[in-house]
Amino acid sequence: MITQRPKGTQDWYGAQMHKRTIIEAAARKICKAYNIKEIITPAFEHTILFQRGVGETTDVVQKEMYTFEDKGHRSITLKPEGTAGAVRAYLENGLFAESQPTKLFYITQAFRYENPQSGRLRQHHQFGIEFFGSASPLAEVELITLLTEFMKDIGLKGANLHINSIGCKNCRKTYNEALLTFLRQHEEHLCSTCKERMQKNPLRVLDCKVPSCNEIVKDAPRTIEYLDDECKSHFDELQSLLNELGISYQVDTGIVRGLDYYTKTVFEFVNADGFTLCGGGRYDGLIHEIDEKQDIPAVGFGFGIERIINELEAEGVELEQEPSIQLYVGILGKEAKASAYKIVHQLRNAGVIVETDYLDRSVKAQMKYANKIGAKNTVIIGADELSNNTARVKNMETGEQTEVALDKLVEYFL
RNA sequence: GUGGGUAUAGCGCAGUUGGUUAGCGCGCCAGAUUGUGGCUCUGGAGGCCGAGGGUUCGAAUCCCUCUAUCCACCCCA
Repeated sequence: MITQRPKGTQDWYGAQMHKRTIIEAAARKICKAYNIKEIITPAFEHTILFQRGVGETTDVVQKEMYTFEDKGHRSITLKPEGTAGAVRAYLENGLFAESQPTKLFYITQAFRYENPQSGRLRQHHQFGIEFFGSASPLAEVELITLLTEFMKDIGLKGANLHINSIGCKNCRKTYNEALLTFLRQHEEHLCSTCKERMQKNPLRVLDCKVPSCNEIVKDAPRTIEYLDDECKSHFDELQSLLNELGISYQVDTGIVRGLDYYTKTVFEFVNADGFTLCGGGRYDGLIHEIDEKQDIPAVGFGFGIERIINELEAEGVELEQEPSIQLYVGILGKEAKASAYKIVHQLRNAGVIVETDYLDRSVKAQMKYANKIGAKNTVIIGADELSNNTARVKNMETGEQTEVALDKLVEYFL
């Protein structure tokens, strides 16, 4: 038990860690080009932030939060997603008072008490962006183009963009009534979960995969049929911008997000199996919900890092290798240890990737080890080499050996 | 919360109808003429057979309970 990690968590090391490093580097690189600044917010916040931000009726808040009371009797929650914390930081630090827009990105862990399975953990990681201060669909377009480029950079090809509009609060009100009226007429033929959904979040019925529900839902009213003029023109403009930019997408009136804060645009990038890799949308009401003095439009998305890794593996994408070890310095004899290590130190200071012996192994064992760790070259340093100030550098691929003066080793590798 | 699969060495697995000291591959360590890798050969270390209880002369193997893990549903990244 003591050597076992908690359910739904993961240790990052080796090949997986390397993949994650590459993904995060690609995320930081593209955000730089888009002038999006990194933000790191705390791993935990006051519980009320998520209750208000994510929404009291959502599954995330109702049954998935890691909530506890700290020693000062405050209710604290480990962040279940990235948006609420970023919004809080935006408000608390007065970033809204600077010239708008404000574009922030984060790479963060997120915690949800769920039953783990493929692509779902209790601690997972997200790359997310929050774009504050623009009501224009160009903000959505910016996130979507960035995501498209990001996926291209890391080699993902299988994700498709699905978009929808769920309207603003006003449109949603009239729509919900229409939908409920429709659903009540067919209630007896719906599956049991859909009957529950009707009570909790009728929108989600549209997403049901049960064939009989699907059949009924085909004729159900759609959010896009109930958009008011403003929401409709917003969605139209978004589509025409995407068309002009040559970004392919499909309108999917079934996508509805499970977080309460979304308004107007919602979008997802979905893989070939219909699995969501990335989800996001507009949330024009959230900032006002958290701070009633402010009323600022915003758009954002969250991209699951573990899901990216799964998808890379599923698509068979080869990522860049870790840099190889340029030189293995073998040490022969106790007397040579300090002098040899000094050379190792000098090489490393010059930026050469060097490995050496820490186990007092035989030359043969050291050579085997050098081979195993993929060292490009080896050199053995012992009493002879030190007294002659010369050693033989062996190219491990060709087996050729070259005489090099010890004080010229750094130059040899630059 | 619901349903299904799995649990034997560091990793991946085998273990026949219950029968002595539980195996295989990879990996790890060492050696094959003394200071040079890869290939090959030889040797070695390493398992309370997930935990607890039961049946039996005898359990990795049969039964029960628990735990972990994987997959699916709900929901989401």
